[in-house]
Amino acid sequence: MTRIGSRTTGRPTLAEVARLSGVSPITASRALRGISTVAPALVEKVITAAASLGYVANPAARALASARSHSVVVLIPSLSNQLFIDTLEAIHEVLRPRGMEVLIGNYHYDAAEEEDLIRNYMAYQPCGMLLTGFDRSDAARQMLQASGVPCVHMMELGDSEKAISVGFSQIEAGRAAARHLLESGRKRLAFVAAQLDPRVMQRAEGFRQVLAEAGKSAPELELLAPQLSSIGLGGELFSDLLAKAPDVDGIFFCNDDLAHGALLQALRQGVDVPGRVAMVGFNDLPASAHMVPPLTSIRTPRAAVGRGAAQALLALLDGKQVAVSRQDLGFELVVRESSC
Amino acid sequence: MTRIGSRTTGRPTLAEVARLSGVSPITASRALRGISTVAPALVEKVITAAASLGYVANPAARALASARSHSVVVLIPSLSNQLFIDTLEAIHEVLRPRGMEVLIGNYHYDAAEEEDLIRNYMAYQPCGMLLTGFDRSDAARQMLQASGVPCVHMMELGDSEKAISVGFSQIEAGRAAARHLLESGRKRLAFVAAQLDPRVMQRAEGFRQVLAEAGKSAPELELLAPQLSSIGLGGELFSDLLAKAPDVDGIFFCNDDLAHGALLQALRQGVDVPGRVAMVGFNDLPASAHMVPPLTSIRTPRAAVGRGAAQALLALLDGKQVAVSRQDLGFELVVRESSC
DNA sequence: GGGTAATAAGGTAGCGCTGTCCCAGGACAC
DNA sequence: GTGTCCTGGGACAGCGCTACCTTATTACCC
Repeated sequence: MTRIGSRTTGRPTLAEVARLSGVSPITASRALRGISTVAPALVEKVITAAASLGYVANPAARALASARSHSVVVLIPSLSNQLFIDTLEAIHEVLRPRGMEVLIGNYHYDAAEEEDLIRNYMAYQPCGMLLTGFDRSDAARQMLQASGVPCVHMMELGDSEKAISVGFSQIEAGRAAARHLLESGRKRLAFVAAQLDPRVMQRAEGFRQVLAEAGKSAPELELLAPQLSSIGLGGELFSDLLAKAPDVDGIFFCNDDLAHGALLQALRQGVDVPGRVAMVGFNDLPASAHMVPPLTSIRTPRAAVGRGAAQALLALLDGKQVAVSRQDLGFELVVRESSC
Repeated sequence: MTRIGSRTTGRPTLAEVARLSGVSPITASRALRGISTVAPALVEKVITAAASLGYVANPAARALASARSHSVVVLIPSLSNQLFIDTLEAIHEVLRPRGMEVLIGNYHYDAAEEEDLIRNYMAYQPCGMLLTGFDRSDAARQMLQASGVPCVHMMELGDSEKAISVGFSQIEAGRAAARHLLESGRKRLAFVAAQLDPRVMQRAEGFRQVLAEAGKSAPELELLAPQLSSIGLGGELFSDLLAKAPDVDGIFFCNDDLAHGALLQALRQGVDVPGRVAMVGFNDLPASAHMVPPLTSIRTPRAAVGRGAAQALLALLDGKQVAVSRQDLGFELVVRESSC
């Protein structure tokens, strides 16, 4: 029966566990939370009693009494990107076994929406937050600061010692792509991007640096589309680029979706890849290895970032000082046929 | 400063809102919850006061006092499948504006894990649950039943009047694929599947029915791989199938990932699609329209299912009897070059 | 052996809301 | 004018936990 209107939950409470194990509720609470001042014999008794009753602590009561929940808020700019799915999954894997609840906020690459999410999620008194990158509104930054909720930043590396970050250097990734294309003999290099978030722009920056160093800067070969990235858009941008600059012989795409679209478009148009133009993607999504030809891409440690960020947060909560405030997990250029 | 150890949250409380607006806390509570027994003038005063203080209700206190939270638990079998991402996103879109929190549980196509998730999430006293399909352990079913939490089932259609479902007929989808391939003149039809969840098996069933009705049953042309589906696997299964049964001239893949892998493999092997063999996918992921050749696929109303399920749940919570307990949102066969 | 210091357990009192009574006062019928 | 309803608003208590303080009990030193 639905107990609508009832004030009790019908579930076993801490008091019942305490009664069954012959201790006071506080001792039971401490035993279940693993607080060391309880005698091992009692701890065992309490745990047995809890198990036999099927007791699960009421998170609402817990949060109310301690002014701190066991929720971790994760803010990501997009769900439709496979990238963040892998990260989320890894975060769950680390936090759930530790009894943490994961609240996901998708702000659709919109600073105002992120701010709003932060304001709302603060009401849940989260015990920690995992944020994507460092780029956010001043108001958002202030709310985070004022709340005192521990934060870990994902995907980028911060410059300050205070902000904890787990990720890799987006600039270096851009540099690696450019270097690889130059080393394989390409001379007219293009950068094609959509969804111009800060990380994309950092990769662009790295790419530009290497071109400049090699005396091969070509700002006219940069295609920066503000709209959401997609396979279809990748095909269009590729066609546009080739029409505009037929001498292009190497392209770095800001993500694999665009690159996949371009590869398929090249197939349709009969453009030889890598013969006429080499392509490099970013993220190394599962499909990249199976494209025709297989796509060279920069493999990003998406799952590792999620795991690392979650673990760093747990360490913060345990009061340990996090050893490295800037955890660089690197990336890997996976060279395949599309760029040889 | 982190207020570790403090018992209060430092955030404005209902009592402060009440004081500022000159009413009692209960009246303030009622006003903010939109309970009609409060005079309009007072309601406005309370809302103004709340806004000026930046008051956001403490969900933990709320859940504790009413023995019911504002969380909705969504259980899905996989996150790595784009399919469920679209559904989740739509659910969020409907529930967040109504002040509901969405808790996501991914059970990785594992019944025991789903059961575990249900047990744990019950502690949050969710006000509703959105479930994927009907296939779950008896223990899980019993917990759901006993808890009295309103449930809506997604993706499949139930047979009972009591279980509320929003989805489409998986069997009909399988039938549609088979019918289309037969109508375009194909004679030796294969079914290729991985990740054999109940919905995949229902599509298989529909596919078989039509073949049987046309006297074209070919059980030897069914490839059922239990492992997780992926692009790579699609390619492998396609090669295997072609080697084993060179006379196959039409294939229905249980999802687009497999079909994409097969299309790419066909390109590599120089197998003419649709000349030698026609292909039909399922889900119509964004990439399908851009494949070479473009992939015929069955477009599933993923977002609509999420929206519909969330709205049905809201209706249930408002005490409205849901008009249709079985909401069939249909599907659409999108015919493209791969099957013509 | 008495004093101090640690240690283990419990008592008490909320955390911030809302369900459940209850009461005041106006509308209405007789 | 009295009784009955209804309606808007408030008092009260308690949801199930944990922070804080207090009290027993032991350990250990000089």
